[in-house]
Amino acid sequence: MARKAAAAVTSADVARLAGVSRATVSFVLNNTQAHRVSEATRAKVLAAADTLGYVPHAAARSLRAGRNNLVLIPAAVSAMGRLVSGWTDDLHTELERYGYTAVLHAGRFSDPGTAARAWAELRPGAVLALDGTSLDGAAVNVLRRAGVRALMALAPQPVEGVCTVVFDDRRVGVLAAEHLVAQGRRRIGVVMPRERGLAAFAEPRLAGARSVAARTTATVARVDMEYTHASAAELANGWAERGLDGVFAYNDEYAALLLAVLRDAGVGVPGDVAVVGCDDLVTAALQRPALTTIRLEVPSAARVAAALHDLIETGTAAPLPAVEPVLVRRESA
Amino acid sequence: MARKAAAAVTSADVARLAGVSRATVSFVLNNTQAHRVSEATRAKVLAAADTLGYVPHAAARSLRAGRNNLVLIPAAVSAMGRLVSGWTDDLHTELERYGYTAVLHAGRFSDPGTAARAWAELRPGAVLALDGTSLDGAAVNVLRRAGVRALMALAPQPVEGVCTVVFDDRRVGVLAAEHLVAQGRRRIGVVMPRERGLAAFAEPRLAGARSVAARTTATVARVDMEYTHASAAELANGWAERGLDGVFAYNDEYAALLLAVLRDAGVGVPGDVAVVGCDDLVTAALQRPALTTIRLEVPSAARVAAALHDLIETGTAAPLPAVEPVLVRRESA
DNA sequence: CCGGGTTACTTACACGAGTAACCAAGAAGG
DNA sequence: CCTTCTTGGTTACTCGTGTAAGTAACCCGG
Repeated sequence: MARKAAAAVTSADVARLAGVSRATVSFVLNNTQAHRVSEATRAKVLAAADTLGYVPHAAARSLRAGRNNLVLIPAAVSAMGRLVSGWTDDLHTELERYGYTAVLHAGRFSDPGTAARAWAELRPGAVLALDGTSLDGAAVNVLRRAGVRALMALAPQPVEGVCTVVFDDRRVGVLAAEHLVAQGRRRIGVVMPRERGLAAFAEPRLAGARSVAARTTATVARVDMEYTHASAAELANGWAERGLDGVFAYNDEYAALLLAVLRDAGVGVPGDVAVVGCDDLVTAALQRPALTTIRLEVPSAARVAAALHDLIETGTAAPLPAVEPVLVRRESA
Repeated sequence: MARKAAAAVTSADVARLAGVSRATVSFVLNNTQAHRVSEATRAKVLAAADTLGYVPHAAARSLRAGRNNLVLIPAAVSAMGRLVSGWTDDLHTELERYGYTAVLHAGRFSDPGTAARAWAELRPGAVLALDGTSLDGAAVNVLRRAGVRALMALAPQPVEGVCTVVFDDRRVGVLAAEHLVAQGRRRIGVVMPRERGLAAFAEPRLAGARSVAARTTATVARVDMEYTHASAAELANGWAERGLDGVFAYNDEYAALLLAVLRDAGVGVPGDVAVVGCDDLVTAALQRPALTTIRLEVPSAARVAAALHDLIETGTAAPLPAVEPVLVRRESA
């Protein structure tokens, strides 16, 4: 049908219809306190804006103002567990309360520099990275130079110029491995998802587990796996050869998959092999055997939103508590 | 640390450093074919842009051009199942191939009109709604008037002025109910998630199931449930009173939760009650009993991206195939 | 020495909105 | 009557970018 793109309605159109100047329209629609407008013309303007269906042009506005109310969250949706995705939605509403518009961008760029430049083009007020890697020094430079006021990240350690919520994936690996070792396990496997985008979380966890092995008599083996039935089944069928007696399964979803195929392959859990997951999803407690897992205590969305607001407005914010991993012991390990 | 926000670098800065006019900078950086620039100055400009770390200002650019390369996808992240979230990520990369920047916006607005206006402010080139309700007639009007060129939606039936991928949630309910009835079940429960944002999908499914009941001897009861262990367990404990012999569980995740609590409560599946899920997740086949579910064949992300591109450029696009629900029969029903 | 063509670059304006500075008219005060 | 203040509006400039139109320099044929 492609009706000819009727030129979008601007504040000039509203002004013409209301019979006033464009400035007056702006004063009315923004409730500018510094200028008095008679009740009569105010009504005329509002009526005109309404009948024309006027919507301000965010680009024009932010060009003039030199800032906008965008908060950019670079993150692949499919890489978020249930935990994080719920948290992200909450953050959206919290930020809206402050007048910000949060947007997610899931773009996968080959080059991290390209990614940073793409984000910088939007000139968001803030960038909040949910993985530890995408906000590296170079990216920080690009974003700062583009005038982004607030940078925040979940990262294993503070980055210069970035307000970090410390989240040490390494600690997660340490915690899992320590528990397995404490249960008397010595040959520990760490499941590494093949799905792209997850390596950033998985690698440090593996490293953490390795560090535990280094100071005990245990060994750690890397176990690659895809989140498909076929890949998991193949893994389970060759299980005996690996000779593992403990596994840290990246997260509860991979753990659930693993439990299912191990059961089908006749491998006993926790008898033959102990399994630890991560995230403490609703379903973790309902697995049989009930899944031992690691819960992550993330600072509330409201708190993070407040910190972002402070960061944008004043340039500093009260430090946020770290993400604390806590082992939840059940039956599987 | 709050280093004083060093004014962002503009193309004028680049021009000054390179000793040329701003226009020349623009010609070089955009590879404008219509204008010839000597190799020497081209190099100077590129060098200057590089040392300054220049990044164009998307707002200014789109203001001038009258259009931008944004594709807005309004959708709550937590409401997406694994199926859709993977698809969304793919769509991001496909759209990037055409030069578009896709962004997700998860804002929950009380008023749908407010939502449409918030999207319109960004003046995206396209809006792709993943639920059937958010792009209603009013929203279409607002967006069209704001100059949004392409509107696309997954919706139960074509909406005037919107390129729809027909996805009839009602059909899903019909399919599930028909299967249960064919298995001899007569008292069917439909699990309705209490989580906000899911009603848009759940209600039509319930309606579909009801329509099947209306033309058979079966009855359909609404079963509200939250995605928590507590809520599910409460449901399972009072199961006998409900007297249901078949359940359609909204999706595979709710189904998995339900299977677990029913098992704990000693209710036999499929003996006492047959259970049907939806989405055909990886874990569905691994439940015990293996979950009978409904798979949704969604048009490929590449295809949708191409259609969006056509829609933005030419105003029309070849119609996309509908999302086809297919029953995958396993053990649970 | 002049008109015509190229090449390489610049000047000037437009996009849509916000806002400082200005201005006309009427009221109040002397 | 002349100043000063208030009220209610307007004009003019700005943000950073793209691009149409203009121009200066040079070469060439006649």
